[in-house]
Amino acid sequence: MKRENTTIYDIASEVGVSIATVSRVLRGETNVSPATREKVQQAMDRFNYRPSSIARGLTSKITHSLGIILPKLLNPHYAMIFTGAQEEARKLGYTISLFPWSSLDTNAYNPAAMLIERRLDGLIVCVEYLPPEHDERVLAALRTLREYMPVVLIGCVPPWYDFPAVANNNAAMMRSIMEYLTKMGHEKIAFIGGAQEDKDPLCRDVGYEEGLRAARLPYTASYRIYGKGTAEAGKASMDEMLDSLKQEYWPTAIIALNDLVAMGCLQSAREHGIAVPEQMSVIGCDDLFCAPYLYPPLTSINTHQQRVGARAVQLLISGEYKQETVEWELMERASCAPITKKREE
Amino acid sequence: MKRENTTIYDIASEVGVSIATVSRVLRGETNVSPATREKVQQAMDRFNYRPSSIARGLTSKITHSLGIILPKLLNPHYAMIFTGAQEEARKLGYTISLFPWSSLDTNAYNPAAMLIERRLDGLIVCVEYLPPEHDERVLAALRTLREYMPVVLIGCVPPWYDFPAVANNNAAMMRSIMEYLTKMGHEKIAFIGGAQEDKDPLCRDVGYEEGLRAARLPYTASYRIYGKGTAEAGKASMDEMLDSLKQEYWPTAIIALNDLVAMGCLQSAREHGIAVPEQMSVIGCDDLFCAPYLYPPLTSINTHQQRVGARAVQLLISGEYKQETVEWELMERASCAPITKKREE
DNA sequence: TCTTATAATGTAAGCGCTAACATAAACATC
DNA sequence: GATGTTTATGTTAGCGCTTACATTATAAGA
Repeated sequence: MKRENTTIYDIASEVGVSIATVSRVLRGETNVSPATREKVQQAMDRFNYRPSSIARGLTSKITHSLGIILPKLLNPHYAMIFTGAQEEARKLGYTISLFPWSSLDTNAYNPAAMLIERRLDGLIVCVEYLPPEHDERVLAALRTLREYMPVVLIGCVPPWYDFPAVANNNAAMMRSIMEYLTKMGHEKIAFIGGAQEDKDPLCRDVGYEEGLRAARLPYTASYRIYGKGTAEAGKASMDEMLDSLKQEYWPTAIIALNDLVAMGCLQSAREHGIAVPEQMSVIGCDDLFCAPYLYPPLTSINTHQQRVGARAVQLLISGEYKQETVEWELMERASCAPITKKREE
Repeated sequence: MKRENTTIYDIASEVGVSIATVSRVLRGETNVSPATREKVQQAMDRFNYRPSSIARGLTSKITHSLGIILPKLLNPHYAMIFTGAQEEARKLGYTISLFPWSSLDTNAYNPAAMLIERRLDGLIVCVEYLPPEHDERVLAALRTLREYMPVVLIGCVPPWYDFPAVANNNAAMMRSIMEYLTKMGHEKIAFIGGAQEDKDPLCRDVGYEEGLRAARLPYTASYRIYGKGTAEAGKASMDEMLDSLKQEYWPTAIIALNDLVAMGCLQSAREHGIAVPEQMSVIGCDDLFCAPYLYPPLTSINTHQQRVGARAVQLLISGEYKQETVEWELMERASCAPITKKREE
């Protein structure tokens, strides 16, 4: 193992040129005579020469490596973001590595030692579902990190964060779903959301409320539930809502924060003997791979998270300062139906 | 942005010692007087000094970065492996980055240029579900890579691969599932498997056949299906099997290669009007997060993929040469039931 | 007190590249 | 043919560390 790596010197002495010339063909500079270039190229091939990205990074200050901070990859939502980012990074010749949330949430003057030591060329941070109490500390950590490397944010980015960012327009998305449901005749529509109250004006619950207003429907506190954004939490929230409400007040449609929550809702509905979509429509968000295989197949919104990840990488590398939005797509499946069906029964 | 990074020289001149001494406290060497160590430490804190892992890597030849090659992260099975590996790597002070399968499957003398240029300290390669025709080329690529860095394999590793490895004992796992099902009275048990025929003696289908023999059940070719290991493929395989068989020959139990396939089977059963588990039991493998939320909740095997990933990292870093196995756990849920139920109807 | 082992620190040579600068060769220009 | 330009190549000083080796200060042994 670990054969002695050939260096730029080996190539240079083999061809009989200086290392600068070898470096020039390595970097694709134009001011090298075709003949020399060819000879160097061939020697490189012959020796199976691979320049050390470490050494290149040390001198050029460009490491061609990026970082991404995500809550957890086990949630397919984040796996999609990561995949999108990874593929784009690779295309552009970059390597990307994952850092956990804890990298940000550190004490005092030690934010993300590892992050800084790596001399990354850029960092993507997903700030979705930020617990409000952490908000300030996280923002401070982000500002510190920015002194060392460009930072692009993704997810549910509050507008007062002065960072380039790419996200879905969650509010608009939710408004359009509300329209979808109200057009189907639904009037009792519940929203089973994420952790935070209303600190974040970009979040999905805002669109829910706007949709309510647009349809001239009353806001009903017991239809707006907060949870943890997981399947377990979704089920618990739904259980609690159903159990605390008389059956006649049960909503006829549920908007789940994401597909995970929707899975929990479906389960809860099943256990309460509620037929979906006949008695109750359920709509999720993110369009996870399993959505079509749930029972009933879950109507969901494809939020193109891979594109979010890819775009973030592009912004990072191009250095543009933008706050961008990625489009979404409604995936109609069997879990939503017009209200009329219900009346027939 | 990009404040000028403080270097070992800054610290040295601040404290009034040589850079060697600073380097010594950086590396935690013991032969430094407590007084000097303290002074250096404080200067480092004061300057918020972070050593450049790039420079350290260049001299020490240890980059503290690993690579992992996985088919695709969107499949939660691989996301679990990655997560396990990532967390373990981080604990040990390593960074890990993902490389796509295409890194291996390259032409001639250019296997994974990026992989080698990065001067990784080690590489994990997941060789699961290897299409047989690629087998040789992949093995060759692995052997080449091994000249540059330690390699540990995970997944379904053929025994003739002379690499350290960690995997599930798929054959034993399947045998035990077969026992589980036969004890429930099932005799017509189908296996909906992965892509390859029988090239790999460790794979799950081997256990299936052994289980058949152990229970003195006949081998029925039409019960052993090959597919692509995805939900779509699972559904297609199952559809095909059911449609080609008279109803009386329909299996009473299905073993799916993984939960993805099982999801497809569940769907297919539903469309064929088969009640699960009353008329047909279905068992998956991998225990994905969505398994409990399928209908019916899917009985599956938790194969502890995170542990697989973590163990692989440990082997890589410790340098041990071992071929290890990770235990599994049956997660009983509602999709499997004794055959007796069926007769009652 | 003088050696000799030991602990603490310093010196300097790389690691494998990049990049600024210097030089040499080739070509125009008048 | 002398001079200025352009093009191709060489020289060299880092980048920010580690590490072998040298040196000095300190303690121990005779």
